[in-house]
Amino acid sequence: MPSRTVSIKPYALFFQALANQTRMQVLHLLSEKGGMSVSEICSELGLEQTHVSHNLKCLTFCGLVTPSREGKSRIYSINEQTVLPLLKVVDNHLRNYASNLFTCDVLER
Amino acid sequence: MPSRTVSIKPYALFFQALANQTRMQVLHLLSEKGGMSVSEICSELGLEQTHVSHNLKCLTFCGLVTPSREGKSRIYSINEQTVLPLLKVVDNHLRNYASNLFTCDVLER
DNA sequence: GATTAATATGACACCCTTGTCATATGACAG
DNA sequence: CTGTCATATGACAAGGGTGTCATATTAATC
Repeated sequence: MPSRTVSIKPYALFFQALANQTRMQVLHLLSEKGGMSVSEICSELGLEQTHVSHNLKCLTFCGLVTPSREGKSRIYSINEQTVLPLLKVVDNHLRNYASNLFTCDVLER
Repeated sequence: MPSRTVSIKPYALFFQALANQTRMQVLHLLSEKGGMSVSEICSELGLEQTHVSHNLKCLTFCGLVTPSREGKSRIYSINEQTVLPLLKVVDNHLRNYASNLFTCDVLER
């Protein structure tokens, strides 16, 4: 029987927010270029506005980005305190322990 | 048009491996109790062997755990260098920026 | 307040991941 | 080398996430 059940679901939900190419693209972009409006993100990544907005909502919900009004636009910025160290750990991991992930489309199981 | 396309897919794949309750349970368990066999993990978490094996394969593929033979069993251990700092960052994030994830079943979007 | 620009929301179909069932492989004992 | 324990693999149905289409909201300008 489960001994000491830490609440696991929030962890899985958090990582689910990151388990998507579009959202990862947005995070990488914002971590490089700083705050950007939705339309700027769209043109930079070549994606539809609706698509980007949906994913920004998801990232916002998880506290990974924060919007701020600026006229008609909304400027989205990453949560640097989380995203930067996170990407650093993953960068290192991909290089050292998971280089196979660079040459596959789907996870094995 | 996309300016400087870092390879994004491996990041999303990596996080996909973590975006699952079963796999997160396993990682948490192993990070607390150290190396364990498949059957030990099963009885500790109350899960079926097949289910656990599938998810261990996925974690192994991503370099998050490593198996080693011990008689008929296989002992799985976490990659401490990645998993521990990762969980630390996420712990902190959930507490400070995403407490809403503790009281929801699905990501908003 | 009507118009337009910028973004958000809702709904839906497709696809992929998930857990389960059935079965295969591997290792040790006798 | 046969039987049994431990784990892995393959296949498949069900459920959930994804992108897209249509539409709503919000803010600024005239």
